[in-house]
Amino acid sequence: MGAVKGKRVPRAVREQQMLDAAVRIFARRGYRAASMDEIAELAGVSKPLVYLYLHSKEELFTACIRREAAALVTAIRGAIEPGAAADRQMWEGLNGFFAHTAAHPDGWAVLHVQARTQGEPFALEVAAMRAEIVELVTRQIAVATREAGCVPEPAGQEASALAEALVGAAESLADWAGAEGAEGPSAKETAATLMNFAWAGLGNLMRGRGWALG
Amino acid sequence: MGAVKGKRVPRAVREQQMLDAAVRIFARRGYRAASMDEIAELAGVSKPLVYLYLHSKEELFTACIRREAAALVTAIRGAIEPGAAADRQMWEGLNGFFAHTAAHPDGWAVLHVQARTQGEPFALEVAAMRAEIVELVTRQIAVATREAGCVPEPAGQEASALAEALVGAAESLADWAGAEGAEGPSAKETAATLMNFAWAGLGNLMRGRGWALG
Amino acid sequence: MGAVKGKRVPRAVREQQMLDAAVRIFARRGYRAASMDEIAELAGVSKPLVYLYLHSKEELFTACIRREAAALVTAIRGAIEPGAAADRQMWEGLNGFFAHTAAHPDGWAVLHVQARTQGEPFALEVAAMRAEIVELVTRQIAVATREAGCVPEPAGQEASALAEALVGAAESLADWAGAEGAEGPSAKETAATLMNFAWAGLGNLMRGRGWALG
Amino acid sequence: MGAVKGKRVPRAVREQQMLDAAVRIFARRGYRAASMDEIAELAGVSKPLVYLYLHSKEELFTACIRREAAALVTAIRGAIEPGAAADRQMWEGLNGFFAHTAAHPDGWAVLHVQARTQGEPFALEVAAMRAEIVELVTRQIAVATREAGCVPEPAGQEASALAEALVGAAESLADWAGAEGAEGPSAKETAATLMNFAWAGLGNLMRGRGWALG
DNA sequence: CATGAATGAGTGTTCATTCAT
DNA sequence: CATGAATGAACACTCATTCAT
Repeated sequence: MGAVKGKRVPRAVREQQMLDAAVRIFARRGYRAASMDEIAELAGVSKPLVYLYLHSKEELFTACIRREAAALVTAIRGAIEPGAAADRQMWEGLNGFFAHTAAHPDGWAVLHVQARTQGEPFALEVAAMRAEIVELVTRQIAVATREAGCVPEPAGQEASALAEALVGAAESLADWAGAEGAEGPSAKETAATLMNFAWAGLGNLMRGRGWALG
Repeated sequence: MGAVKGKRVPRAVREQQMLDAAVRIFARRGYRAASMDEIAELAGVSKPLVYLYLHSKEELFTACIRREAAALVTAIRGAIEPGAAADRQMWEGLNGFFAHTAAHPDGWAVLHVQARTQGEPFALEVAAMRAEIVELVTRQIAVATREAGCVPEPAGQEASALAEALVGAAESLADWAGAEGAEGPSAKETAATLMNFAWAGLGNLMRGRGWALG
Repeated sequence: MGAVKGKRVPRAVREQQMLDAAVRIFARRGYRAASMDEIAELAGVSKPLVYLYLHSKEELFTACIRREAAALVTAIRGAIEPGAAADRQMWEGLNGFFAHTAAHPDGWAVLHVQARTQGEPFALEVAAMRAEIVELVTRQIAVATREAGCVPEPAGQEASALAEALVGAAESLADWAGAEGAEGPSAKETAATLMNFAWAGLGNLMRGRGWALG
Repeated sequence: MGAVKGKRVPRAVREQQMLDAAVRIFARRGYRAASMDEIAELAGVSKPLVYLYLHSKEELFTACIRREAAALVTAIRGAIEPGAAADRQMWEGLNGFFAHTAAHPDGWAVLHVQARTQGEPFALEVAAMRAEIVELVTRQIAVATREAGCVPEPAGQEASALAEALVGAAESLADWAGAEGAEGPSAKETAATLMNFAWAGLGNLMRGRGWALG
């Protein structure tokens, strides 16, 4: 797959090839069903080399999770223009998120689908990344309400719950957008849908109004 | 697990005991990591009997998915009062959903966490159930907008997207509510949170207003 | 090798067949070089069955050591006539020892050659058996000196050292007798040689006389 | 291990460093469990260099056995004063043996414990050395009996058997002395114990008296 | 029906060994 | 010489599955 077999290649490069292959196999088969043989073959190397560099299936999976998590967070942060207005920043972040997950569906599957189902050590790895994103969103919401001059400012707990719901919704939408066969909605469309949705909830939050059992 | 060993028990009952055990093990270990030995032991029967009734691990897992999916859909439908107003029905449905997932965390884990990660055949099984629920919600949204006298009525696609987002958000919230250690939010609280959130989005949809890139 | 392959055989019997095979392979190849595949094949069963009954290579080896140790101790004790004179008992014990090691060279190799070289857990197992035999011999020496009216009786430490040397010499002679290609000395001859040798040392011990740097 | 990394070092020296490391690792881990990686690392050289000089694990082990065997024989021969009386020579030889094994426990372990358990080729290597020592002792015994004016001289077979037993006892005592945790008996004490023991047997041999089934 | 006996096919992992640079 | 890159072959161990009793 790309690399010509047998070529001498520096370790750093080979490691990335192995991680590429591993992410793809783990995403498609799941952690348990993925076989080191298949990963090695797809990476174009022998199995012992995979063990020499990545030490074990567990460490290999962890390395995949870490790499993909870092890439996703970097993509989101990189999409946000620091000086912009809060709503603009939220839109940019969502856009970056959906663009990245759409461009790297296997990485997203490893993070959101596979890692969370394979026991604490892996799930915690993803939970750490998720917590980082939720915190980022929480801060944006706080800024947004302040900018909008909301009085009194919503409690931190409310902003946190809203952020949690927003991230959850984004995750589900990423799955949804990625699952389509031929041509799913573009990242921008998906981001717009969610932004539309979220902004209203945010507005209600600010105005303290919501749906009530009529 | 309940059944006294050695007792003659009708097939239908035995099968349910096996499915109970299987759901529990599959939920906790995942499909691949679950062992037929452990399931048979937990069910209090011999392994060959499991094979006699359920034929294979794959069919056993499929049977678990079908049973839990049916139970969930039944719970949701059963919670909805047919004659009520659309918003009331949505609230009841959400409430039923969160109450059921909270009461049957293993079943929910099998459906939402395990089945989706183990390849097409299982994922499709769940997708079918999910499609049924999304369709149900889509219809409720359509009715709600009509009842509210919204002119022009939103296109089907918009209602569908909204339903999809709502279901996705509900799924994420069910995970979130279930993951809490000591005492997560009650089903009613969770349902209220989401209803609050969704109703606003629905309102915007009806008024054709949303957030726009300023 | 004896058992017809494929036959249903009760567990206890199969376990002995497996231990027979394992003792043979471990004796010839050593612990590390022995392969479970080879053992299973020689036992006429599949590898999983070996694991089902004996759990792991380590436990299998331990089981071999225990069985052979117990057999050896039983052989020695069984050869000794309880009421006889001390020297007679010593002769009988030696005779039993050499007869058993000659009749079961693989078992002896497992105990004396292989088990002691494969790390503490195994070596300790053998050390326990050896301690039992040394203690038995020590008691016999004490009785022998008493019967001979030796005054003053030798200290326990001296009897213990003599027993240790005697056992060591016996072990070496067992190796020697067993190593011969065609026709080594008979157990009786070997026992006589050592008895001859030991009795003199014992005599010196009793008389307090020994060789001294002239 | 001593050598500063990177220094150009003549082949003969490097080989000795490798053998030092190999003896240590083989003694502690056994032949199969020892890894070439660990040996190379302990020797402070790269693995290919080990292969360049020693060709294979098997040859490396053989080289260890030969070096340690030669050292032991040299130590024994060097301890014996050629012109001395036979009993004196025996005492010196034993003393040299116990002193050497105590000073080089790893070398002794390789010879007596590891080499004998790893199949014919290695065991034969040790057997050759052992035969040399047994022959040396046999000659000393013959001389001793002649010096003592024993008539008739014992048959060669008897002297040979006595030598064999003496060597076996010495080997066992070397293990025993080496196995002690804190402070085992000194080489001289050990040699004295065995000499004491042996001299008596020798005396009996000369006088044709022994223990007989009463 | 229930069960103990049994296995084919595969898994993750290791290691001695080679070769281009 | 020294080293990082690379692998063929094997090994311990597991599991879903079957069948005779």
